[in-house]
Amino acid sequence: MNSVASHEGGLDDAAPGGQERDGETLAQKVFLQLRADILAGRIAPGKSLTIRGLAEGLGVSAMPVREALRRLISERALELQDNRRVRIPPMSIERFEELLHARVTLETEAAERALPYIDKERLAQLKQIDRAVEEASGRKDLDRWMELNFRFHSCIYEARPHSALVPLIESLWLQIAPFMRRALMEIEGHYVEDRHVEALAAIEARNRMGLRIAIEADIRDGISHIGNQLIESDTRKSLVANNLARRRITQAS
Amino acid sequence: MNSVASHEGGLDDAAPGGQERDGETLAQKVFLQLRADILAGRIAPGKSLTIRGLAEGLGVSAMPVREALRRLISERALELQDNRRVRIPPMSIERFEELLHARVTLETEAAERALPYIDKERLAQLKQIDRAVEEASGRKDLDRWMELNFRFHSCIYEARPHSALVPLIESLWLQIAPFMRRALMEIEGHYVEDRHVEALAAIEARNRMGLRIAIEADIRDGISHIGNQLIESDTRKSLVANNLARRRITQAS
DNA sequence: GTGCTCATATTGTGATCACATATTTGCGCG
DNA sequence: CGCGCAAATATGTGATCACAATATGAGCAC
Repeated sequence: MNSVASHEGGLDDAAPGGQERDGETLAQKVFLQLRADILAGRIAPGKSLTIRGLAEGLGVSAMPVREALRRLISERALELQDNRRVRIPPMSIERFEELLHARVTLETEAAERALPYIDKERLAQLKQIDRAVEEASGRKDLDRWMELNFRFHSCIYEARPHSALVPLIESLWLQIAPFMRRALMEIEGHYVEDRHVEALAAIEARNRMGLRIAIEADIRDGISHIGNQLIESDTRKSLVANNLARRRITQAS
Repeated sequence: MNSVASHEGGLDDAAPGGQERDGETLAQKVFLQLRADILAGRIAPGKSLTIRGLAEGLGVSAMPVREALRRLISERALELQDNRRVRIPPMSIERFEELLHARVTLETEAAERALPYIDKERLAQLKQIDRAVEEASGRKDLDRWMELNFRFHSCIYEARPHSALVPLIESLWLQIAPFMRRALMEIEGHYVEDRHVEALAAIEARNRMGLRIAIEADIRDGISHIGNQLIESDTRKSLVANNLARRRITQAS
């Protein structure tokens, strides 16, 4: 029941023909839905997504799903295998560390460049988001925690107008999020030191280097050191799953 | 005649039904074709691209063009306007400087991290590409020059396996290339100091900071100082074009 | 002439169909 | 019972059609 788009109702309305104009295009809705599923880690890595399957689950035709999948593929959130099938890219230690380093490089720079544009209003907004993060952390609500954590970071970087780094950072989050979610899920305590307060203090003090350090610490802490073991855990589980599947087939025959 | 896909033949073969399997999908071909057109600056900024128009020009149906456009949009090479129409995003001074800074941030880091992986063979390949760059520069072949310059940079960054920065850098090139091409076209001398030799020297000396400096200089030199005037030039031309169009319409009526 | 309104054309979006490939299932032979 | 091989199903890709919205251009009022 962890499957995506398992609900029948699908995306609200479904006029039989023509176009949707209430908000945006259907393809956009499907894209956002799948994107949220990925960011929240609701799609198991290795699970292959089929166009028709998702379309039926969401109550739409294949066309919007195709466009959404294509878009997610080009943002590297999904991977197009040789079979032409789509899946969440499997994580490897090398890829994980590359993504982490890329996040540090881009986000520290984006934060420093955004700092002069963070006004009182945005600072208040940041504090509000941080309170919500704390609250979600207390409730151990991982979905909400990840969403709010992303919002907190975005809210900093987006302060600078015309930023070219923000879309790139989003792509990195999409790539690393499914894995992070699983990582945090496995870690019992899920104890992540709150580096947000350091970041907020640096912002108030207009301390550029302090902000960089806080952001880097926030990215690295609690994640990097659990990377290896979890990837190994994932690999082991994959093998087990394969064996189970194979056995099941064998038994059925 | 600068229009894209103006040739009738289109993309080689066109079996009436079913799939293409010689190399890749038709959508992929269309994507690569449009991507090359954008990188080479063959599409004028502000020109709105229509699905049916491109499809007819390339000799394919609308479907592959739709997917290619979607992909280019999500890589920020194209922009989806409110009208649902697609165009090359107009350049502004702010956006240009943001893109330039992002390129410096990502490419210096990518270069330094790739440095340990550049072996003798790759170094030889780099020198070969640089010679070709020089040759294209001598022939004032802008298309070839831009393509080879991109190849030179990519060849450095791709030395490191699993790099997460490379796709992001490609996105930045796609965004800045149409404008760069026009910039180089307008500058009479097109005299760009060859920073490639500095980069090559730094690579041979395994000088990380030297490589960073060479890459940053290569990105900034000859481009940044012409940014402002060219953007103004573009804006002016746009206004003139609009006035002309308006006048033409007025005359016709 | 200028501005507005309405008819026509163009275009994007979504659905459906056709076909080739990939995958799974079923069957027969060892 | 295990192992190929063929039929059957599932799936991705591309083409075409229908429809709504926008853009375009003609016609009319002032």
